[in-house]
This record gives sequence, structure tokens and C-alpha cells, in this order.
Amino acid sequence: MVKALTVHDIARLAGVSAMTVSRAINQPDRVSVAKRERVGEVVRRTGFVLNATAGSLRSSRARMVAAVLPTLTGPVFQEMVRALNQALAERGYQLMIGQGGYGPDGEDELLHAVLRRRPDGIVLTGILRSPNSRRRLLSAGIPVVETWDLTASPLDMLVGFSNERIGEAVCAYLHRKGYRVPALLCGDDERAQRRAKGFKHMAQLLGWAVSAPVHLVPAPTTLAQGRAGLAALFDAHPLTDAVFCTSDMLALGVLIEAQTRGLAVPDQLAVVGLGDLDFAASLQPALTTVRINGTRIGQTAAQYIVDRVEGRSVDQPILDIGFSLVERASA
Amino acid sequence: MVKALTVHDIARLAGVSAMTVSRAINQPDRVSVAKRERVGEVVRRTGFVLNATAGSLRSSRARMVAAVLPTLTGPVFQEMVRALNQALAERGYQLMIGQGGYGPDGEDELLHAVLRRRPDGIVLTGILRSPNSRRRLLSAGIPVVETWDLTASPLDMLVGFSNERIGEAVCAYLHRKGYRVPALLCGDDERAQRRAKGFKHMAQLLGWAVSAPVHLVPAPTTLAQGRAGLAALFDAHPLTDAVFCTSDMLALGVLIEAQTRGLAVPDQLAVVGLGDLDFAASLQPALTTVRINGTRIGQTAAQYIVDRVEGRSVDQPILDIGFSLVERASA
DNA sequence: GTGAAAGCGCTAACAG
DNA sequence: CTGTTAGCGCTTTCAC
Repeated sequence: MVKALTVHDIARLAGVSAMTVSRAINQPDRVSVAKRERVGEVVRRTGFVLNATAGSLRSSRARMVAAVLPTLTGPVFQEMVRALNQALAERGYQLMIGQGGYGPDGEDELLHAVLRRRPDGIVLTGILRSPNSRRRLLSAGIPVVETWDLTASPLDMLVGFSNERIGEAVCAYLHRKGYRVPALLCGDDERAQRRAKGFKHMAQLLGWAVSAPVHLVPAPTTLAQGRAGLAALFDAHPLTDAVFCTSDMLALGVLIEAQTRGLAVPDQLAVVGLGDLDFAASLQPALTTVRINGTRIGQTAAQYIVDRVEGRSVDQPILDIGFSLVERASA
Repeated sequence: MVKALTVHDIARLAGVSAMTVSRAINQPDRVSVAKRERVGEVVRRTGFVLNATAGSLRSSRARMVAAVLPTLTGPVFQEMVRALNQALAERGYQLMIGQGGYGPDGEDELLHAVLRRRPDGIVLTGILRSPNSRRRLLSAGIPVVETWDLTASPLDMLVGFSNERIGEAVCAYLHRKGYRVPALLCGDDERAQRRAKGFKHMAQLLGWAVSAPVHLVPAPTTLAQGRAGLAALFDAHPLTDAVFCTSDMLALGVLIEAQTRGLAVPDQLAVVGLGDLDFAASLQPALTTVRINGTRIGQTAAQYIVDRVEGRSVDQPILDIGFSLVERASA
């Protein structure tokens, strides 16, 4: 392995200046056809790849956006991440994923590591409670999109939906369908608990169950927790006839446990999930669940950030994309 | 938003040189306690974060490792990615995930985008068929770890296992258990097909089924494909009594479809998956599957790359970590 | 359309 | 232990 090639090497080989090499690669239109082709030929022959580190430093543009995800990432954010990745790639930006795993002071350390790279923008997914992190982020002065929730006071831009209203909608739906003894199986993260709150709120409004029991499980939620959770709920509340699970994985566990116990779904027990993961429609019975349009979140977040970075203004920097209740057989 | 702070600003505020600021942050031991604390105080007050782009350029060390994953990533690599992320973070490196989404010439474009960032090392997960990409990677002269497979001629280092031997082991297991009409439900990626090949090879050795039918489905595999796949297999081969699925998601679909059809698992139909995803043990019946130690792959890959980068030699740069057949109720 | 000069912010290398 | 100098490789800026 010899020293890596630089624009100067390519320039020498092509008989042009370094600047022309740079332009031939980044803005081919601004270079004469002859030189463009000569440079292209040398680049191809040598396998030269521009050093984006140097370019970023000089132009203060990383052409890179960071997404910061909770320490423990499951399949939930996959759709959003995929859309984000794709939408950014199409615009010539790369996605960098920051994913926790940084020890006890995780949140601060993670954000610090991300900021060191000077991304052009940051997409947050429901973390950042530390005031320290908030301050650092604000003083970095880069575009930020918060997602997956509606905050009273967003840091900057936001593409989300109301977790409370999801809880309310599911509650109203189950009530309308005639179920009478609801319960909740709920991850212990903030957003899941917001959904539970909405559910209970609506239950009160409807004059329904005064207090639906809530079984909390540690995130990330798993199928096993769904099974155990239903078991626990039934031990304490044998008359339960409807369960709202704050993730599809939990709901799958509930379906399996119900089946094992000989509980007929949806006749004896209604099950509602959240996420509409790709398996939800194919379960037996098919899972009624709440769909979040992760693709739209990802695409919109990408657009917002790129618009900002490239100096265009963002029309509606606080966007509620809502959700939809997908009625299937399980409830 | 004002201009971002630099080491010089901090230096001025702390009454020291820029170099001392750099050292106080990166190698605190080499700075007197007094100055270290003075710098620390200013850093805290201002929220200063070192610009890693500039540092990387100067030191030709990105403190960053890239992982390149197939265009369509499911839950399969999650365990590995998590371990990789964590192991790298502990050693002061960041993980950058490259994930496709780059249009038709995906592979080349993705690798190109990754190489532009000049990572200290690259972890590959079974892509890179293009000779173009191989050449570029080799000429970049950075440590590379291939994973999730054993290649005849690795580019550099390798942490994997034999997909053929997995197929063989599953085949032998099903044969030993007394099943007689095997079939395969197989993703259309290279590694899955390698497993199918191993399966068929072993079937021949055992003088067993001359040609087990193979149903191919496009990756990434889903539960729905598992259901449809089993249906298709039974239409064509009604006597099938054992199915090896090249992913747990497929296997879950097969379990559900079997149940819907009133086929008793494992009595009438054996089902074996691959991956030992977190739900496998909690299914009903619990899924017999092949476990790949993703954590070990991730940790080892991180270690190999960091050792190389930091000038230590890697003892066993080609490592077969094997796999294990987890016997549960479904087969 | 092309090139020369300068400098992005940091740290290697050296001197003290 | 601390500071000075120089330069990583690119692109901005300006001149032609």
C-alpha cells in the first residue's frame, strides 16, 4: 500500500491543474469536454477517490447527515432509516447513524461523537433529555429535525405525530367495537407511555373503564415480553377482553400466548399493535395495528435538512403526519 | 448562529496555546493539572466540540470504521452491528453504516461513498461482487474484514462461518430425526443459496432425498413469503415433512401457515430456521434454528481492525466462528 | 474555461 | 510540560 493519491497526482497525470481535477469531478459542466475526459480517464485508471474529509474541512460542508437513534434499536425505525438513507443519497448526502453503546453517560457521549463529525444536519428520534445535550446541539447551529413525536417546544424542526392521540384512537376503536375490559402492554420508553396516557384519557372521556391496567416492559420490546405480559395481565385481571400493545412485537407475543391459552382472537380477546411491521398483515389472525408512515418521516426529514443546508426555506417546519389505524382481524 | 469555535478561540480564552488545548482534550495526561483544568473549564462553559474532520485530515486517522451492509437490511445483522458499534465505541472509534439505496449501480456507488470518508477500516457483509469495487478497496490499502461467510480468497481478514456446512448440518439433523421428504425455502441471496447447496450435498451423501425441492424468495425474506412459500411447496410436493428456511422470519411464516392448514409441527412437519432471532425461542412451538454468534462476529471484526490500525498484528486473520444448531420443539 | 494562491481547523514534529 | 511551525488535501476566491 503506497500513499493514497491526491488531486495533485491526478492533475499531474492528466496534465491539468488540481483545481481542474476537482471541478471535473464535482462540477463537470464547468470544465471543457477535452479536459473532463482526460481527467476521467486518469481517475478510472488509478481508482482515485476524492478525500471527502479534506473537502468538508475546506468547504464546511460534510454532505452528511446524522441520525441519532435510541440506545436499543429494533425494527421500529427501520422504515424511517431506510427512507432517510435513500432520500439523502439521492440528494448527494450520506447518512451517518449514531446508535448508542457509549456507556453510562450514553446520550451525551453519543451526541458529542456525532457533533465532532460536523454533520450538515441531525435527525433525532426521541432522546435528548439531557439539558447539556440540548445546549450543545443548539449552539452547534445546525439544522435539527426531531421525529416520532410532537413536542411542545421543538429544538428546531419536527416531523412527527401525537402519541397521545394514538392511544385515544385505539381506545375509542376498542370501545366502539364493544370490548369492555381493556388493558395495556406498554414499553417503558417515553413515547409508549404517552400512548398509554392518551388511552386512559379517552377511556375517561367515554365514561369507560376507569383505570385500564398497564403492564410495563423494558424497551426494546420483544415477543417473549408479549407472552409474559399477557400472562401477567390475565393473572391479575382475568376478565380482560382487549389489549393494546405499544409495539407489533409485543402484539405478536400476545397473539401466541392467547392461542396457547385457547383464547379466541378477536372473539374473546382483541389485540391491537403498533408499527404495522411487515409481518402484521400476514399473521393469523391478521393484526390490527397503528401504522406510522416511517417512509414519509424519513423523506420529509431529509428534505427539510437539505433545504436548510442549501439555503432554501422550509415551509412548514413543524409537521404532524398523523397515523392510521389499520383494521384487520385481531380486533 | 455565529461561527463555530476553534481550538484557537479556546486557547485564547484559557490563556494557553492551541496545541495545549488539543492535548488537554486528547491526551490529558500530557498536560499539567493547572492548564488541563483551565482548558476544561472553558470547554465546558463554551460547549466547544473538537472538529474531527480537521483532526482526521491532519493525522490521517478518522477514528471511524465503516460497515457495508446489503441493500436491504433486515433484523439479521442487527446483533452483529450492535456488537460492532459497541466494541468500536469502547475503543474510541465510531461506526459508520453504509446501507445501499444508491440506485442501480448500488454496490459501486456505496463503496465509493464510503471510501470518500477515508474510514480506518471496513467491515463487509457479503456483497462486493463487482471487480471494480474489489480493486478500489484493495488499492485503498485499509484493513478490511469480510464477515458472514467463508471465502476461498478473502480480500484481507475474515470472520465468518461456512454456509455450506450449515446446510449440511441441518440436513443431517432432519435425517436423523426421521423425516423423509425435505424441502427448502431459501432467500435469493448468495449465502442462502450456499446453505441450500450444502443441504443437497449432504442429502446425497446420506443417500437420502435425491433432490429436495427449493423454493426461492427474494431477499429480504418476510413472514408473508414464508406463508406463501409453504403453500407453494405443498401444492407441488404434498408429502413434504420437513422444511429448512434460510431465515427465522420465513420459518415463522411457515409455522403460521402450517397452523392455518392444520399441519401439526413437529409431528407432520418439521421446521428449521436460521438466525435465532430473539423471537425464535418464544414461538409456539419454539423454533429449532441455527444460531450465528453475531456478537462474536462484531466484536472480533472490531478488534481486528483496531489492532491493525494501531499497529498490532492480528494473530488469526481468518477466523471460522462456526454456528450451532439450537434444538427446540419445531423439529 | 483555467489556474495560482490561500486557508479550512487541527495535530505531527520539533525545539525549548 | 509547552509552544511554534508547518501542512494534511481539498475547494474558495480571485485573476486571467
